[in-house]
Amino acid sequence: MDARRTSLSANETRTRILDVAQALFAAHGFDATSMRMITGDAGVNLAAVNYHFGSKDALVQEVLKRHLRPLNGSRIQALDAAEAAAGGAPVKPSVIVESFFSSPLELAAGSDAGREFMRLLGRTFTEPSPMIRDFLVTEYEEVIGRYREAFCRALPAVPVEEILWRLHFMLGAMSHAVAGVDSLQVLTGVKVDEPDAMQRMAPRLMSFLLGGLRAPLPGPDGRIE
Amino acid sequence: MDARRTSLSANETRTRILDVAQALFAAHGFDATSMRMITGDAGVNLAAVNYHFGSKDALVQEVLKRHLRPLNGSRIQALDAAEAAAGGAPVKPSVIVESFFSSPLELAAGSDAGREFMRLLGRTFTEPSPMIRDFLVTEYEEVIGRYREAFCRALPAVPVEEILWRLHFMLGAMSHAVAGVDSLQVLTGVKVDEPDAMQRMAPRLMSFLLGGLRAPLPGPDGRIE
DNA sequence: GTCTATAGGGGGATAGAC
DNA sequence: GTCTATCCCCCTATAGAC
Repeated sequence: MDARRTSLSANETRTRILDVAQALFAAHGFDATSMRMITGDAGVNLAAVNYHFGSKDALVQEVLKRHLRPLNGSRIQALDAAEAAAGGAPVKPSVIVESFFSSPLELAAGSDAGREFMRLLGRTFTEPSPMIRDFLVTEYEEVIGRYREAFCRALPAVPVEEILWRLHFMLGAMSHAVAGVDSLQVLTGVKVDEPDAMQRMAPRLMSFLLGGLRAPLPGPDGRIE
Repeated sequence: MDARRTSLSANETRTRILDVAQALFAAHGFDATSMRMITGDAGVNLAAVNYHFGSKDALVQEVLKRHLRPLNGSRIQALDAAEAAAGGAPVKPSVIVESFFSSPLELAAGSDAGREFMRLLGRTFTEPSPMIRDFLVTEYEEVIGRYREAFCRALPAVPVEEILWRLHFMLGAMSHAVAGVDSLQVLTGVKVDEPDAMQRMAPRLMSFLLGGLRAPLPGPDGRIE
């Protein structure tokens, strides 16, 4: 850091704000992170966030978009590739699951910033703020639609409601696992903050998800076995 | 509500604050819920929270404790009963899972307030606040220890780390399913807010969890099959 | 373009009247 | 015991100087 520096390029300032904001949002949550904390840590002026992004809400959306857009894009590419390889036949459920969950797990395993982002994203699903909810609905609309359709084609005998429930459970297990909830970490002793924790987790999670997806459906009386 | 009423008994005020706070925390989150919102909705004075609970943080803990203590108590009772029925032999994994997850699912299915509390609790796991994290660690210490031990006895061939990961995944799937994350609800069309949604979900979730628990372990190369 | 200074609106907590 | 009035803090956003 050059102490004689008096200004940054517009792009440098933007990126620096996004990086710092992501770290602080991940560590403290959206509400508990103030613009003063962000601009202070980033070494930029308090007014810079409003100048570059318009508002704190817009900054939140920009932080999420930056990695979520490419993430959901590669999910769709993976499904495209799997469907092309299947040549018109339905794609196997295990391949669909792998296509959906590989990208986020690779992102989380690839770098500190990637892991940080996935922790943030996992927590974002449980934010009650309408602004966040609307944002996620828009961002996930296409990818969820594509995968729902793929599952329905792969499992024509299973009612669509059952498929949606299982997709919901799988998303929950992944979100929580990646968010690496500190409480559970302390309780169970599973270290989710070590650099290679995600590499060790990914195959275990994938196995768990497939096991859940393949579990026998409960009978009409709610009994499982 | 009697408009002529000028005061409430201390106990009535306390309970009313707890009920209203739980509803607002569930709807808006802890940070976004102000003491003014709570005391306003409860029809009590602004100073009442500090008088009865000491601080907003203490109120948060009290709201959580009120139902979490009985919840974890009945989890331990269920495990005690299962171990007594097994007469010294290890309890079957499916019975352990059922013992752990029946109580929260029944609470969520039993009443509007129970569902509201479980939604709140599900979100609480992802709160980054140290105060919340410390609170949860303390409250879950005993019950997690008991269940970890039971799983280890039931599955002596499985490394303890694998068991802890699966427990972590199961807790995540349940938390998210019960929190009924609005975003996922909108995306998947699964209605989690209908009165009987929890009754319909419970057997499906239990089946999913057992399927995940029983999934084959990934090999040393990370391959599943 | 960048930053300083400040407006304007909550927030949690509490002293002191009743 | 209960409530009113208020303290003092920090927040976001912006007008206007540089």
